[in-house]
Amino acid sequence: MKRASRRSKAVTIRTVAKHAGVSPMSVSNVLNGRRVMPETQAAVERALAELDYTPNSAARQLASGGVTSVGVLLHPALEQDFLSPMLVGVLNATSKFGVQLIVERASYDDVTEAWAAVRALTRRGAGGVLLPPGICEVMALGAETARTDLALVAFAPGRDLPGMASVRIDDFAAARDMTSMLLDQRHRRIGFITAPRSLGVFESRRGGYLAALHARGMEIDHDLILEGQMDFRSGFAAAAEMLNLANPPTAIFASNDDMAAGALVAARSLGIDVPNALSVAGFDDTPLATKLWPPLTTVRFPVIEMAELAIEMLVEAARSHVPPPPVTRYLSYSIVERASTGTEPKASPPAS
Amino acid sequence: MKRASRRSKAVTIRTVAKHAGVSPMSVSNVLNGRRVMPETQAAVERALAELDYTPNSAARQLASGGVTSVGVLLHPALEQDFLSPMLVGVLNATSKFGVQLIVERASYDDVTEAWAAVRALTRRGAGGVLLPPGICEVMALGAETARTDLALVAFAPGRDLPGMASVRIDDFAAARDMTSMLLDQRHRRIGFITAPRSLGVFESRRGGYLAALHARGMEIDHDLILEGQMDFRSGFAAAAEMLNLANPPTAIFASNDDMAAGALVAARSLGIDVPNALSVAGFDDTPLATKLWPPLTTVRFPVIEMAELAIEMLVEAARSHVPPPPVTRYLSYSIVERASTGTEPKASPPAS
DNA sequence: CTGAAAGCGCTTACAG
DNA sequence: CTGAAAGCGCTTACAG
Repeated sequence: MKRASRRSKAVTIRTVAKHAGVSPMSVSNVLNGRRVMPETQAAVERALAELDYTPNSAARQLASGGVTSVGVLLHPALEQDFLSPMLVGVLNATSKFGVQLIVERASYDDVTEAWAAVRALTRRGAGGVLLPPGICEVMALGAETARTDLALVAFAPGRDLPGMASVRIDDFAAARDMTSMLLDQRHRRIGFITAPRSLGVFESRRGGYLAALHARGMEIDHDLILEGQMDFRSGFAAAAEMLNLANPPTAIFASNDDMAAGALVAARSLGIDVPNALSVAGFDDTPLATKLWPPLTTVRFPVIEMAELAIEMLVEAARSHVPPPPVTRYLSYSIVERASTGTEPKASPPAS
Repeated sequence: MKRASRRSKAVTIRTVAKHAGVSPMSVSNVLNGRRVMPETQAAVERALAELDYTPNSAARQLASGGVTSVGVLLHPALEQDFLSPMLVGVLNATSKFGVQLIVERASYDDVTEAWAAVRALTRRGAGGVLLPPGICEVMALGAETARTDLALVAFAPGRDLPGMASVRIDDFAAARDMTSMLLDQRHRRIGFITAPRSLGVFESRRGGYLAALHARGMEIDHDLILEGQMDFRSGFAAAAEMLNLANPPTAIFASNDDMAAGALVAARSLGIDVPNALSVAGFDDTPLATKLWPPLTTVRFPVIEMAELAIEMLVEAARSHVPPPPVTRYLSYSIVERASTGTEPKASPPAS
């Protein structure tokens, strides 16, 4: 009974074939984009549409022996702002390729744990694994990476990862462009809050800031470069320190949005109006950027597209049984101008 | 060659059966938890472990004719804070049940578009669809809901949805408990920032606040109840208005974290110290709550567990071909106390 | 270019 | 409780 009912509603490749007056093979050929005669093509396509046929992906995978799943490593704390768009991109791609997504949690500090999670993923059938930022940088260092014949792709590492396929933006160029934009707005004293030295983005983002200043022949004032911890609090502290300088900055560019938000609130606490007396810019375009007032000028990653590309690389590698070539694929970032930045104030800031 | 290599590494149910000296059927029975003789069980389990066998889920699904996918509707703007943990919970469950997750984007305002997305999902093979907050409330109103025999589960609607299966927390009780906690901390003037009237949570959260005050026989001061728009800005504005009152509140409870964050910053702008001169509490435990300083006391949803449960309901309904019973499953919330709240200030606030 | 055959790895009835 | 048989819906070689 149950079986009968199930069967009654199944539109299979066979149903379509009969409807179109061809063999199931021809339907399969059309479905998979192989060359068929025009009239066959037309008949099949009509039947497909009329019957509202959907291929059974389970059958497809079983028959083709193809990759059935890819894995993603997740941080247990789930703190990362880009996680939702990353997962959305991942799901877009897994939906598209008809592969199952399996997830495993692993702490980012513990490489051993991360490798155990990767192995668990492969044991569960993952043909490849996506490595989020943080963990990918640590894992790229390990000797195991070279040995493995597993398909691994690093997502948004903070720097180039020799020997590992990765998808990222050019952090250096983005930071350089943001700094140039502030210079174009006539700011001449631009504070910079770096990432902690341990992160891959420390060097690339700070380097971009320095490069923009160098390009204009400007001197570096080391009082205007402070190290942050990527959180609101350290951004607040660094900004407060800079703003209390005898010769304070008219703009502050932070290595991420959380620190920029801290700078914004620090300015407000000191009675400094943003953007009229101080411009503030961040990096990452996290949800926080538009939650504050004024909303933050920041650097946007094409997170969804990056994740889609990464999964595509993974699926392709897994299907061909050859690990992805260890190259970095750069996707383009954009500078998002919002109300937190503007022309350098006419009235010079207090003090000095 | 390729085929051979693929085959060489496949550990199938047949391999296991030979290794254990039983038939494939017995292996299948053990795998599916059916009764077998103890010695058969033991032999199979040993073989399973020694061979590190993983079932091929594609084959499994094909053979059992089971549900192969469930769908999730996503808002194109992806703004929602709970999206990552929701997706993580969804993925935990889909991984566990071996079903494919497919996603479709649909605007939350447009019911027609939402229904089209649901149909697209089912056409692509989804046996059921998870409806996120916002859209589920709107869709529950439509006549189509009653007509459909599709498995639908509402995730975290702001209020009870008659006729639709849903998973949520008791917003009313949570708001009541938070308010009671503030009362226990000796606050006697507690401001409340509501959600906009159009949202399901407007009534439930405000109701909880009022109930807590009533329970202590306290009078309601309508100057302390202001409507917000769920964003930072409206929280800022509402808090600023209350704090400029002749008799300002010593605590402000906002219907979500974004508005609580706005209240926090408003207080700081006015030179009011949090928590020493003002306590601030939010709702939702979004990432923002711990990014600010002081971090926000708030109400936490078990988002991951809720999503897992919702997918479980969906899979079960789809597999049994009977829509999920239209009941609300409540999961327990918790009040997370952080540094933004504390005992009522000894020194009375300024003014009055 | 097309189709009949075999098989992907598992499960569902059905005999024993 | 156990196993031989058939089949899930598709694709891969292989003849025509």
